[in-house]
Amino acid sequence: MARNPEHTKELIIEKALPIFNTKGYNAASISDITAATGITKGAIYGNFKNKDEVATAAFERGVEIVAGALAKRVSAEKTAPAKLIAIMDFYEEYLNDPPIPGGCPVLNSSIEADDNLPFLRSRVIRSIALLKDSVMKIINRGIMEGQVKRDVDAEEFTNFFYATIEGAISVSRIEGDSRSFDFVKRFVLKQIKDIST
Amino acid sequence: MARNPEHTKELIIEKALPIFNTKGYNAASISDITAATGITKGAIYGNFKNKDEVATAAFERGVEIVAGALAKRVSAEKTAPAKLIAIMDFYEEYLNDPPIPGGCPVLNSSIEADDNLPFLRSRVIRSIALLKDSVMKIINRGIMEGQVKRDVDAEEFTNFFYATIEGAISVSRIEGDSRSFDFVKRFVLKQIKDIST
DNA sequence: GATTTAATATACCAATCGGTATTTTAATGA
DNA sequence: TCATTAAAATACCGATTGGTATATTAAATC
Repeated sequence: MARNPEHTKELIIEKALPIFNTKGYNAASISDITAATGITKGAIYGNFKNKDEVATAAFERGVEIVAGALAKRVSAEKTAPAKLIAIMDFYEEYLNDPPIPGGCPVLNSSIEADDNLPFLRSRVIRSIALLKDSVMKIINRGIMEGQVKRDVDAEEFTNFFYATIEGAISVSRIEGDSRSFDFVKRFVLKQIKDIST
Repeated sequence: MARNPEHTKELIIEKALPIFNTKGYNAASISDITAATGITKGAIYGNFKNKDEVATAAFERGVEIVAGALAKRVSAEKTAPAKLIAIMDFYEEYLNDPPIPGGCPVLNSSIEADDNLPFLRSRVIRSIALLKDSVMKIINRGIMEGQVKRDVDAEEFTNFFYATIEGAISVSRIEGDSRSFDFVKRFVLKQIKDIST
């Protein structure tokens, strides 16, 4: 044996993530990763079958980071409305101080993977389902616990909530200004209040 | 002189648009365009300085098509609420039967251009501003004409409206299913009703 | 119809791509 | 300490990239 393959694998994922997230799958090259890691091509292909697998690992890591940070913020709140507001706050901070350079990996990969990159597409779909599901659970529990109005359509609100956040991030990111996101946030907060008891 | 350069230019833009829109700037190659047009590299570089200029022309054409079709639908309606509903209908049809393969060029280019492709970024920003402005004008006129409540924040609603549509398109496209968009549409229609007098 | 000239086609360029085969290096076990 | 073995470094591969220089072709002018 030699060196530590787990450590190198970790290093590759860690450095590849911001590269894929900013440049996208196609524009990001293996040599970008060797440059960022200080590691050679041999080390990469010794630990990953091909570029797709590196991209996949990077994407999953990105989702882990986002979902993890999000879960932490959500679980810190008790009521459903407070949890939803926490999600909005999270993404607002995400925009101003991104934990992963390049924006939201789910959104980014979504655009690039929809028509091409089927290996990524399925993972993006799964991640979105996961995120939506957690929002829906918040709302449904909120209904059960009497914090959210009983006549609220959880699936409808969840889809609005998620789509709006993704859209607002994309707009604010291209504009390079959080103004648009702030407007959207204000609107969404009103909606949260509106479904609250 | 020889042949018709305007016609070739048109052919290039026409064929390059769906290629850039589906594959993205980086994955789309000049040889993709020569294959699609039946034209050679010489003809492309005789009519465009470089790949960036082809991509720029294709993007602007994409915006023209979308904005044009949208304007037609909007102008067919008289009241502000009806115009906003027409926009939702337009994008729903856009999803099921896209006039430009690959989804919304503004959204797609937005994701790819934000960190890279500064030459595209400025154009994307301008296009978004244009689209938002037309929505805001609809709302403001609706207020003046008494179809929209006077206390509605036009800028806030516009930003919500635009971000939500973009987000819903991206989600539904990656899912390959209009279900999510339909949920969002239902929610947005309620909001339109809500701001109407 | 020959000449001119602009438009397109062809041939070619260095650079880079993802990927592989081979060599070197480092840690382990005897 | 030396052989073993696995990991990482190096060298190389064909294919493709955007772009250019040159050759060809077709239309307009005379």
